[in-house]
Amino acid sequence: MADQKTRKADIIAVARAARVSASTVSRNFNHPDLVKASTRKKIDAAVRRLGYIRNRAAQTIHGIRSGTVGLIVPTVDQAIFAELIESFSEAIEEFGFTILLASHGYCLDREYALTRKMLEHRVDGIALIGMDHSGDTYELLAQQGMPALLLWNYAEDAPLPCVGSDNYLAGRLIGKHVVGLGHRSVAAVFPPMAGNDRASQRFAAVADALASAGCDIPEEWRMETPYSVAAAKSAVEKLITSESRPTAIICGNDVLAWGALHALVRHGVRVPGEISVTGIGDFNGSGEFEPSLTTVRIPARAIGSKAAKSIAGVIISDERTQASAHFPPELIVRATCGPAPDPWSRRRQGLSAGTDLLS
Amino acid sequence: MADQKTRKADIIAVARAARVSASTVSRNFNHPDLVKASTRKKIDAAVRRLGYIRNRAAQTIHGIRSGTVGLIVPTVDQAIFAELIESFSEAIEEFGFTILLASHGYCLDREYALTRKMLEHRVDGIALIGMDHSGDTYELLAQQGMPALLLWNYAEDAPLPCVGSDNYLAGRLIGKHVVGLGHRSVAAVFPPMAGNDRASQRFAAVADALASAGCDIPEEWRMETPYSVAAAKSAVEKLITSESRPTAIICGNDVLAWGALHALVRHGVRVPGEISVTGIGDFNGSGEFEPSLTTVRIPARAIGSKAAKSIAGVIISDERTQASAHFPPELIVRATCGPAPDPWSRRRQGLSAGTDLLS
DNA sequence: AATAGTTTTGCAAATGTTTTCATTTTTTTC
DNA sequence: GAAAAAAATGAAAACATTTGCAAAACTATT
Repeated sequence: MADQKTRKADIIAVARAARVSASTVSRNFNHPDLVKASTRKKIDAAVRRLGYIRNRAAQTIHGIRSGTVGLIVPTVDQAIFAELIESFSEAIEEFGFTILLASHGYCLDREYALTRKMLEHRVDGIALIGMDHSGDTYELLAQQGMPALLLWNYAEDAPLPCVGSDNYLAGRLIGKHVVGLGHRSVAAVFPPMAGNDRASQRFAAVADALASAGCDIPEEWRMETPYSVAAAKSAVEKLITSESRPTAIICGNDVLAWGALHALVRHGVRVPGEISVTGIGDFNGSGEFEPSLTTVRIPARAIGSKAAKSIAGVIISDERTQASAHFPPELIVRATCGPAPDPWSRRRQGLSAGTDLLS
Repeated sequence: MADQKTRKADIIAVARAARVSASTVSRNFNHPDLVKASTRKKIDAAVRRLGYIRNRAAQTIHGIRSGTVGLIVPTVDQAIFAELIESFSEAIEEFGFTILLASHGYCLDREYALTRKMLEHRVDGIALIGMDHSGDTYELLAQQGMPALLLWNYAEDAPLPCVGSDNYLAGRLIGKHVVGLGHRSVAAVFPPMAGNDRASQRFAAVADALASAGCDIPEEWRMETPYSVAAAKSAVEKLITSESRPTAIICGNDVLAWGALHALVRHGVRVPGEISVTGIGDFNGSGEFEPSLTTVRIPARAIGSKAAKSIAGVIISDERTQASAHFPPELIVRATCGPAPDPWSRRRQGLSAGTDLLS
């Protein structure tokens, strides 16, 4: 077996085997048109025979790009990020880059550490999720002159170029829709907002939309639950078995909405007859739910793939002007959110009409 | 600003700034106990002042580990792989490794190319999903002496160490359960089996379990659908609006089962009264579904984290004996799968009793 | 204060490539 | 068939580190 000699197959071993110099072997890889056809053959044969594999680390220290892009996410384990990662990865691969992936679990200090690590690995660019990052992280990126991109969120005044959706807008879209259907007793089920600017912007927008209709979300109807169907379901079960019920439940994202829907089905509450439900995200499957979920679409795939193109562009063409891109969220009206039941019929059902009548 | 000089901050610049030699700076990072406290201070200060970041590429060419592990998956965009990736990433990070991630979209040739690329990047180890890989890939890994691991699946006779569940067993578990409840008219909704050994093993097992009860899945009840709620839903809608109906639908995974469930709800079919449904995987949310899904649990998180530990162990301690680990699948009986309705009552409902009566 | 022992440090070689420049080989042109 | 031009190749420096070895600087011991 040639395998034995293989252990150290470097470019010099190949050169020796092909009876040429290392330079020629190198050229054969990087500028094949500069080497004679017959030599090319010899070299290719030697490469195959020795099982030689180029060492990108050795290239990288010449200032040649490493061919990697760092992607730092809060967590992979979320329907929506998975879609984002997939499309980003697919698109960035077309440019020959490979992803260096890390997740920080919503901890900004860990995010900083991970960013540093990516820098040590000499990634050619870095993408972060959202705009909420520690000052140190921003500083580090700037100081190292690293092409960087904020993914998923969009804001005009972002400290770095960003590709994503305006989450405040998304929240407003759904808030106005709910209000427009006459709902005044509204509950909110949201993921923890700490270190999660998406969630907090959405919530703020929903609250604002309600406020402009003269109502607000009472404290006991603001549920902050972990990101999971199970958590949302039990939160909503608690909600609807209590004294007074809202006429609508606005969820911070579709997964939580699924949980809410299951809770309502379980307790025989008609949706949207008695209670309406909305999500945000339009995840895979939300349209097929029975009843299908009214939500706001945030085009994860489009964002991921545009972001990849954008950052690859900066890396490859060295242009310093990286443009942001906004993918506006879009209201998707489906079946889970209908007009608020009029207080009359609600009273007949023996239900409280909600705080709006009391205040 | 020091930023200007920073552009090229290498170890020599730091050495100069701290008035020591490059060797000392290097030692300061790698064997801090070998350098005098006062010198350490000077160096640390210089490092901070210049914003120096170590270059792992330069270390790597000394045979020092790159600190990266390749993870090659068919797709990220699947509830279950996301969970796997997350736990793998979390666990491997504890050992100081970073993940180099790539997805091949169920194309084994692309998988080979990606493996090569990882090798170029000098990853310290590689994990692949499943056991279905091209011969070239296996050969490459062996020839390069790369620590490698098969993730997700388990088989005694695997060509590489593996950490995962026996998917045939998973299929048999659910098949026997369904048969045990008296079902003889069974449909199957599975993802495409090409290049997906998990799916095909599960299907084979289900078919075998049915066969051992003397029945089989008729051609027109074998639905192969893309991996999505939408596809499964429409497949099942077609299924139940046709002439004869099965009494149970066995789905290749939970996502497809969700789709099936939605289809049945939509058409007012009682689950499990009229038709039972099962999944495989026990994804997040399956237990909260209404009715809650009977399925087979495959412990993604446990697998991911064990795999990470296993491969990190091989890399770090250079032991050549990497043990496989089996996480047996576990039947989770919930609410979607009940006893088969007896033909009598079914006939009263004006439904076909299914092929079992005809054959 | 001299010696031996210990702790720190620096020098230089090594790592696996790429690239510039010079040299050699081949081809073209007259 | 010689000169000129073009194409192909090789030698050596460069890239950012680490490390073995030897020299230098301290400490402890007498």
